[in-house]
Amino acid sequence: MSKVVVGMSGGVDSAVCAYLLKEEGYDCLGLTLRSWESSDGEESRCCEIDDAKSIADHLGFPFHTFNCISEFDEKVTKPFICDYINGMTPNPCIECNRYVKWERMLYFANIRQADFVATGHYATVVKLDNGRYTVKKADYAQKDQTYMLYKLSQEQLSRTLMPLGKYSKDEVREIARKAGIIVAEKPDSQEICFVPDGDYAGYIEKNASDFTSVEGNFVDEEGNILGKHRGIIHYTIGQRKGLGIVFGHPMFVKEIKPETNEVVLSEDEALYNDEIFVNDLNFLSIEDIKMGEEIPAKVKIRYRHDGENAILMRFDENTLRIVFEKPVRAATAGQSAVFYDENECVIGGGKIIRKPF
RNA sequence: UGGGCUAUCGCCAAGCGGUAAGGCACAGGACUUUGACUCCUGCAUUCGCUGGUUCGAAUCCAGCUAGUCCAG
Repeated sequence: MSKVVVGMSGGVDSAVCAYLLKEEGYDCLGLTLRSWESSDGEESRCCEIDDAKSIADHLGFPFHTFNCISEFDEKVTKPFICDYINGMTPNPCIECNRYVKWERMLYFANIRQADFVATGHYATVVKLDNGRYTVKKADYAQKDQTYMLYKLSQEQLSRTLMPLGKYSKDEVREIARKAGIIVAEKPDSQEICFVPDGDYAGYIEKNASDFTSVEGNFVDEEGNILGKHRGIIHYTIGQRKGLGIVFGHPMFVKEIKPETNEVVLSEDEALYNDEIFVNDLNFLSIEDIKMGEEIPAKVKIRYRHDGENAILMRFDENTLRIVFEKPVRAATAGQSAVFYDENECVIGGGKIIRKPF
């Protein structure tokens, strides 16, 4: 009987994940990572852990917690703050998955001599004919979470089970109800986990050592000053709300310039681009893209994006150039671009950079 | 201190005697394992002030106040 460490968040998805594996005959071991502490006495986290423990008890397998606050801080929180200060908009969940969740779950799995780790992500792990592992989009597209998983390593994927890829959220809740799982009706999580109130800018200001948000100028595309902004960490590309500046028509953030502390505003039409550059690459279904190769793919430039047809090309040793069939709106530095093949499997991904020059 | 013009929500702006459009901004919500975008809802019992005409005025009249242009 295979032994599996199930990552449990205290929510329905991971609970059903555990339930399904248990039903399949796996020897389950529940694990909740304690990755951050909230400033107000971590009450919410305790509730999550209590829920996770109750679920494990209910399903009848051992439950453990694992403290990885320092790793989380090092790999997720600090880079998150750093990115914002540098005018980028990070995807903390992606970093967390590879460097904290999977890293720590597998570490724990090794200690407990478990074969696999499992999570309640809506995605399916696939082993390809070329021997490589990748993730395939969930059947229920609206919930697909492959975007957040492209950074995982081959080693990590080879030992990962994701049983929820073929279920819809409704089905998962239904399974949970039938299985008597207490959190069946628990609302989906949202926001950045370590910023429960959603005020990420406030979080940065509180937690960034030797950094103070400085006011600067809103400028137009020609550099003319339009008004004052509250500090670049408050903005992201494509943003409309919260500018507090009036033109009679909607205005959006086109560019963030950390070097001059300026935020460039433009109309919506100016936000489209048919070419982006990405680095910090990770490949799943293929080993690499070599200079001169042109790989067709559907590319998502943010979590909630349908994806756009594009051609992937090597630009230099660390960078890929991506040319879209149709321009994409508000490609944002720091966000990940994830590439999918015609079978909806992840080819790989990387982080969008401002400019390669 | 002569003449003209204008004063409507935070900003812009319809309205032209019949009982306050719209846009932007803002707020709340939906959506969402990132930030955005998007969508929905809300947002002037009141039209610079004071009187007058009228069944009825933001809309007409008078005075005042403020801004603006021209002339000085």
